[in-house]
Amino acid sequence: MARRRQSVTIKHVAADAGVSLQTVSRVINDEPNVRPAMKERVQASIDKLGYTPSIAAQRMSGSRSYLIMALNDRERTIADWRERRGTDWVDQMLLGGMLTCAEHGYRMIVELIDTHSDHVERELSAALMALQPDGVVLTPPHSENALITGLLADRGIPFARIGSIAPGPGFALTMGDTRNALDATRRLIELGHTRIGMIAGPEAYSLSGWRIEGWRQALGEAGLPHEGLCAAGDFGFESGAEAARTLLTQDDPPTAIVASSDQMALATLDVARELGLSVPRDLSVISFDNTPIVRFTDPPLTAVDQPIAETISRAVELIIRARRDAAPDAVIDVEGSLVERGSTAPAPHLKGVKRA
Amino acid sequence: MARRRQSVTIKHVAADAGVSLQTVSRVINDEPNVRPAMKERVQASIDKLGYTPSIAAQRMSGSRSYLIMALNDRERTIADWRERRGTDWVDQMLLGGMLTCAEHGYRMIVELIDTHSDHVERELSAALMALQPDGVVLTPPHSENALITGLLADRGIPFARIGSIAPGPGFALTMGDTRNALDATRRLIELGHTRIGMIAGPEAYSLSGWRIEGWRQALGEAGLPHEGLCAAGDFGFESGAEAARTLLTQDDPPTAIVASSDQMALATLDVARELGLSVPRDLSVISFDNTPIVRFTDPPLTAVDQPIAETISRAVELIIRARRDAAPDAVIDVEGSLVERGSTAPAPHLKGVKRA
DNA sequence: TGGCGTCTTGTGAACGCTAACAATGGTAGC
DNA sequence: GCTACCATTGTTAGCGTTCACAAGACGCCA
Repeated sequence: MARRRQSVTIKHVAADAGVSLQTVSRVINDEPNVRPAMKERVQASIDKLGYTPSIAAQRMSGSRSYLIMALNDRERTIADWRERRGTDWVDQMLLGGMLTCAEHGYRMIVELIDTHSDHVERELSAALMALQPDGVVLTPPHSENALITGLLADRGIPFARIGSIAPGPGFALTMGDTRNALDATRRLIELGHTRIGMIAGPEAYSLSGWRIEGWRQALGEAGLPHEGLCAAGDFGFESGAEAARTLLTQDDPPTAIVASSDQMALATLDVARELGLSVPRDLSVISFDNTPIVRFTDPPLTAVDQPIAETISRAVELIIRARRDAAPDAVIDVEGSLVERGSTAPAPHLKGVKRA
Repeated sequence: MARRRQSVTIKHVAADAGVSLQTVSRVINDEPNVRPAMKERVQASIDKLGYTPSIAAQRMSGSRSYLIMALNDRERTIADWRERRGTDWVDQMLLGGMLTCAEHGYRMIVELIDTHSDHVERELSAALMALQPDGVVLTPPHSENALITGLLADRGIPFARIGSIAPGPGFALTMGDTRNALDATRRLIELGHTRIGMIAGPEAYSLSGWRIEGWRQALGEAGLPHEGLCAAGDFGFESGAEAARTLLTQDDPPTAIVASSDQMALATLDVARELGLSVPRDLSVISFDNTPIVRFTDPPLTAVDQPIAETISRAVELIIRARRDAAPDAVIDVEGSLVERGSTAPAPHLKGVKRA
């Protein structure tokens, strides 16, 4: 296989424009102190030759790599994919990040790493050496892994932690988990529900805690009980079914449930059907995520929309800007929203009252 | 911002092992003619120092970039995403490709390009210059764009065309569209249906044609009519609804429909409901794609599973291997399969017979 | 008019790695 | 025992770009 070389290099442009390499480089990087006439002349040559700098060479010479690495949990990503869970997460992440990267001439590259493995550091370190990214986006549960954040901070690589507000280095971005859970629960209270259950996510994800917090806060405001009304799953369907069964088969079962993922909410619909409960007549359900699935279920699910794409997009922007003006580490809370569909309705007893 | 350098380079390894750079390079690339003892010694240093070669440097020195570029249609990808259509396509593609890339030490990077734009060549050329990928995976409708395939062939970059069997350079991979449509239609015939409609995809996608072909062939085998039983959409929900309405409101409407995408099948379910038809009692529906959505619809959709991930995975393998042994351009047909769920049933008149 | 600072352009070296070639050592064949 | 050859290791140059520094042009103030 022939040694493949760059077809058009900075040299060709320099020759065509009759200037030095450095001058062309300056134009490419939009540096100051280039006379407008010169800039124009060089730009004309660039356009004429259809030149684009090689990011490999740019990286080599010690500047940027124009690469942003998005770190996902390997185990979970593969499991979601194998079972065709349609979490939509990679889609959203990739597109939100990719489009924003593209706007700034960057590229996003997805890397899978095992959070729980003993060699996280090794794996991450290898990925960093190989790719030399200009920044890293961490998604849960990596966002809270001190080994990872520590390593990145040490190397001085700008990074964003999605779904984390834990103090520490890097930008922290959340999607208003507490507030969203609060709003969702408040809405159910408005509808007259007094026993409102929560199917939470795994403890390892701190957003699970925030959502519980929001749920509890809403219940507290209204003087409603929360004891025995919270069960945890792992975001997946099976675990959701189990949690739903636990909640719905107790003595005084809830008439409404907030589930921490679409899959767990779907499972709740199934369990309700099994138990002869009609949704939303006998049981209201609100889920988190708002993946494409929920519009087509029976009934369509009322869901908290998690603005993943927007959040990643913001993260990418922070990272890219960090290069320039070493911005202070920021905490950003992107607004989520409640999308009401068919799985929520007034509490059963209220309807009873109405009917009577 | 300080000039960021590679922390551990081949130099450090060479020094640690007391050998030359080239020898280390040989070990990294698993080249022959390295004495086992030497290989072991160098490998020990590599492991000890946690060294990984920089792909930028590797690319610079004229060898591989260990990057494979996946080309998607920008317009369609963004539209799917904005409207949260949950096509699952990027998910599947990325994961199938990514995992296989990772197995071979490669990385996959997704690039969006407008097929219909006048500057496809320019855009593609720029992406190639910037990234210098070792191979490219083309997804529909890029797979059939002669400007793109021509450019890649000229540059000698190995590439795979997904969803295309058109003669030409590069590897061609299909997902058995004709056969899948044939099988799906045959199944409906088995169930006693005699008027079977088809909601096809846009003409620009040649897989649309293949599916129509399979459908027609099955009808032909059974001596059934196809005239007036085919309507086209653009894979999206709205267009599917329109097509379904056209088919179902004619004088002698079909009792079964094969839809070329899940979204169009979902739309068909909606239209059927509108028209007072019960699925699957009055109308059977089979869709293409088998995205995660279809398990949760009412009724769950019988669907043709398109093995996107596997296909991309195969494509990546072909590309990586092409580097080594310049394999002849191959045409590969990956098996799809029919997943039967609740949207198919015996033809209405048969049930009538049974009941009588 | 001279000296000095600023704006603009150019020159060499370096980044980390591999291709191509050179040099060494051993071994088989006669 | 000598030559030829292969296996193994080392040396040099170069990939395309930017950094650090140098040099020239220009203007400004005293």
